[in-house]
Amino acid sequence: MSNAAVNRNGRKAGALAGRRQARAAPTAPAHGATVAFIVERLREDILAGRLEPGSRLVESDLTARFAVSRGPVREGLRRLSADGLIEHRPHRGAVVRRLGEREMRELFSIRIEMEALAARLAAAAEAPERRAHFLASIEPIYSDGARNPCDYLRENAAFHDAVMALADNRELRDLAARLQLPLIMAQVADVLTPPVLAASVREHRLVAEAILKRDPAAASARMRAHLGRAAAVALEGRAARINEEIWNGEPPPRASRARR
Amino acid sequence: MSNAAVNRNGRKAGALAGRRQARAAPTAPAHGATVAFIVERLREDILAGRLEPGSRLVESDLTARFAVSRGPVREGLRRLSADGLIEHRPHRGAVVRRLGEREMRELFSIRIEMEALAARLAAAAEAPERRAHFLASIEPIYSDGARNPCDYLRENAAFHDAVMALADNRELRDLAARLQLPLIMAQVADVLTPPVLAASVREHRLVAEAILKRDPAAASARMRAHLGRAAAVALEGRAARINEEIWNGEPPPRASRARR
DNA sequence: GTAGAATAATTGTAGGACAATAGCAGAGGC
DNA sequence: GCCTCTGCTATTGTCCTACAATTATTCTAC
Repeated sequence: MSNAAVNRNGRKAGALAGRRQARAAPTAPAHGATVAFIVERLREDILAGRLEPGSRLVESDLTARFAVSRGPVREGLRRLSADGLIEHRPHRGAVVRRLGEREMRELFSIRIEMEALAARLAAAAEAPERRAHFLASIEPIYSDGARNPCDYLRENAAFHDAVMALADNRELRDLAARLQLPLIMAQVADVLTPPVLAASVREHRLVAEAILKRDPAAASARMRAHLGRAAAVALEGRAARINEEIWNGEPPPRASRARR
Repeated sequence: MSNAAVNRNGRKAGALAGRRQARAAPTAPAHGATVAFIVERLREDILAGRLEPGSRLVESDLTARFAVSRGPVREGLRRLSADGLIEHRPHRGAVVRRLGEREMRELFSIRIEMEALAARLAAAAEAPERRAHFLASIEPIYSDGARNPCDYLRENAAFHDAVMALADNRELRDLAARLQLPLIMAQVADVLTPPVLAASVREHRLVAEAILKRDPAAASARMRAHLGRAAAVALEGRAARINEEIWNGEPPPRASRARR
């Protein structure tokens, strides 16, 4: 017990916490924010691809990595599971969720409805200050420069979030945040070729135009078209990648990963 | 520690567990199902109105009631919170969620889109065995007898679930299950007058007819109309009840409940 | 009567223990 | 050689206790 690391307030922490904490937890969470801290870190890791689909999330590893006890870790995993980022199997632990084709299709068809609703509500919104804020938030989509995929993903998230904000339906916004479009995007980031990005940006502008013109029907329809095309690209890209994996003779890495 | 109750496998349980367990937990959960057990019980209590909106859910009370430790209780509360049945405030505990008018409107507008999508997908579904199962599941809506509100709520849930099942979109089904229509229904159960019930049953039949005729557009539109009317009734009923409460001079019971 | 301090109630987290289970590896039978 | 069955191991599920942190309440001094 002599090499135990001190976490924040003089409390002892897990075994090999000392060194890893320095890298993994540069700013220790305040009391009451431990779970949120863990969730945020893991979410970033998953969406950034640092944790690949199928990666196992073992509680004892996480207690060591974050220098926290199992309670917050378990709660964090539950929350990620509720958000659909990981899957939980009894006595087997959690693994980063892998989206199959069916799930992608399903999630996209739901997302289309939600975003179309949001676009309709946004176009019908009156509040001038929210409209002004919307206009300011979407400004980047009018930039003419070339975008790299990472820029685009940020711009895309900001655009859709701005629509949600203007729609002013909190429940819808919460729900949409749980629909894992980010996860989908992260898993098919390699289909974001320049022509695809350019088309997407054009579609964003069309949606924005309809919203700004207060045309709910057009806003809804254009959002639908935008996401429908995005879904097609994503599914196609996914299929292509799977083919490639097959060509490489490498079976898709299921739960088969080296133990620690 | 001598009066500690034995829970299931010879493990000791919380202090005053013995007597209360007999009432609250007649069938002890199997290992690995404790959290699910707690969640189910609390969900029933909330939806049946035994736990009114605003009721506090204190961890120590629940550990006593269910004769389990705080771990599962906390995880259960987190799950109910993720499902939107309760609200969590830091260091203040969980309370049964009270749906305001805004939240009801928002939830209904989302629900309308989801159910309309489900109806469309259901109408377009081909699989004969699923269609057969659908037909069997919705059989109760063709009963001509009068319904009491409780019967109706069950029938209604079964109908909408049957549509979801036929639509065969797992993600949509999961998401819809978290949309708290049950909670809404429970909180406005007193608007379910015989004429309202009759109208609702008629609308169910219209939706079913369109689905069985493989008419996605009609199914979607009728589901929209059905839920739109349901939303109006629910919101109206809610307003009426609030008026009544004001007349009784009793301010809506917020978090002000007697401590134990 | 109000500001501020003590107190109580409750949650947040730590940490250690053990039971239960799923998956795996090796022993034994065919 | 292949199959089955049994034990082992890794991991999660749950319990317990203790204490820190925070919020709400009550009490006291002015």
